Amino acid sequence: MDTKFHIYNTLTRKKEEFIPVNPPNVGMYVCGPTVYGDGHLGHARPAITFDLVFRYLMHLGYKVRYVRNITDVGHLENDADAGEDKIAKKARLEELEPMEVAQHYINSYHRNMHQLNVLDPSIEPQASGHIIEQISMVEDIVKNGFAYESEGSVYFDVEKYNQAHNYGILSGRKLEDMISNTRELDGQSEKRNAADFALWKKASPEHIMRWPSPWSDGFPGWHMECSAMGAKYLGLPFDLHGGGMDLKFPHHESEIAQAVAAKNTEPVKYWMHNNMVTINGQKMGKSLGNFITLDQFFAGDHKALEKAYSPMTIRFFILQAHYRSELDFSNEALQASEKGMKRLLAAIDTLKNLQPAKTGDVDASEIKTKFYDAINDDLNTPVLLAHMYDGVKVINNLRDGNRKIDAENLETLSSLYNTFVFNILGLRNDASEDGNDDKALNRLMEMIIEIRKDARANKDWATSDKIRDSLKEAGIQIKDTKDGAEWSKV
RNA sequence: GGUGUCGUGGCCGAGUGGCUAGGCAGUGGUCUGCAAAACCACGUACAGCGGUUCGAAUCCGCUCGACACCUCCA
Repeated sequence: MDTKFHIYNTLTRKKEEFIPVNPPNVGMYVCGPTVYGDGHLGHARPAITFDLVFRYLMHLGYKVRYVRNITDVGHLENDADAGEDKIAKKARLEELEPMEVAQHYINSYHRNMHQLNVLDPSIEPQASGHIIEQISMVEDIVKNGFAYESEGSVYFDVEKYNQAHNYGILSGRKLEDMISNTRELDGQSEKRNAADFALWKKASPEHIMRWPSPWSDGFPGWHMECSAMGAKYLGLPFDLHGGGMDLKFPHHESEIAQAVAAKNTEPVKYWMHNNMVTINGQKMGKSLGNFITLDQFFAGDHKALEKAYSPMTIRFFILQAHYRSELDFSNEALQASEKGMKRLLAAIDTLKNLQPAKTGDVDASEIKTKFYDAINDDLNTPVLLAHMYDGVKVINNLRDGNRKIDAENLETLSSLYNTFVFNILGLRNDASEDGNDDKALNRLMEMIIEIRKDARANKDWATSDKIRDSLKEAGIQIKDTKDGAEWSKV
């Protein structure tokens, strides 16, 4: 491989070669879910995108510590009210402990992630378990003069910070514009400036999630947890911070400001942001009636869905677009992906059964170079898949005897496809896993195919077709190749 | 209004200053008892209008439109 791994750094707005701060160790932090609702596509995209980053960095030989947090304190419902957060609200409405609400959705998030074949992170810290660290970091910021206390709450002094540093370095915003564009909101009298954000918030009497602090019984501001937990588990500066583009401002911008204000260091070397997901060209929202959870996708249980889509179809579909492009879900597009993925996976099965020739005309190292060039170019999975499909043609031609391959190239090609498809892209061949490994079923199918073969030899097409049609109803497809019949689960 | 990202063939989706990815769908063909699968062949698309250039879909400007964030919802 002669190309180096390059990623697009939001901070510099260009592609940069990835060079870790302390090789061979890599620290990466990704904003995880706020656990107060079922998992949906908006959760799947960043999870899969950064799962790919995680997998590829490990493939390159790095020792990766991947931290993905769980936000179980909840973001403020809005800036104007006294500060009830989303989880507390849900808990109050359902008469549950906030931690019951959080645990319920943590469990369902984990289940969805495993279905999507997303690897577990190395550490999955919860905000509620790191209140002490967050308070300590707020104290540092206060001590350094970039925050002030007001009515039991603590606010980050954005204007003062901006005089010494640059608030807007990540998002490209200018403080003057932000101030001039801010409308008047109620309950902001505690802040000196509308752009200031809460580091610690005093809890109103009805707020059930609260912790003691030097300032008040309350809860941490919504950017604090990532700053505190990233610093604790990865040290500053660490290599990679990821998340959705919607988090760029104000969340990530404020994380940078907090780290600089508290520790006087830029916290992160490379910032990566995945783009958003739309459904039929519209953004997904509960109010728009196109809000589809992952469970609904997997079960086909939503009026907008023509059928169920397997977790692997969703994963493959997400990988078919570049992570920085907007991605639009539609039944048509999903079904196209499903078929395409099946063809790719079928070719890998074919690859297993290929026999090498003494000499051949297939150069596997050429294909290998193309694969690595694509993924090294800011994880260009659509181009990678395009090259994979070129290889699928080669594989099918080998099977049909139109081309020959020698043993060495066959070995290279085979390990290349298995590595990329299963280890790096993280796809799973559901059909062969729960189907072809079943010994009893295999024996049974051998027998049925033998019977059908006899029928065909006798030109008993009625029996032959009956077997084929019945099996199809049972979810098994027969393909008559010139080397005999093959079967697979549909 | 501000900031950012975009507008590519029927659908999805890469990419590049001249050699015109890929998937799905479609058409014709090969194979087959039929079917499926597979293979072969076929589509000169790049929002609009100007400009730069020998040459632009790719660079610049303007116009129109979309999406995200700043404000809800995730």
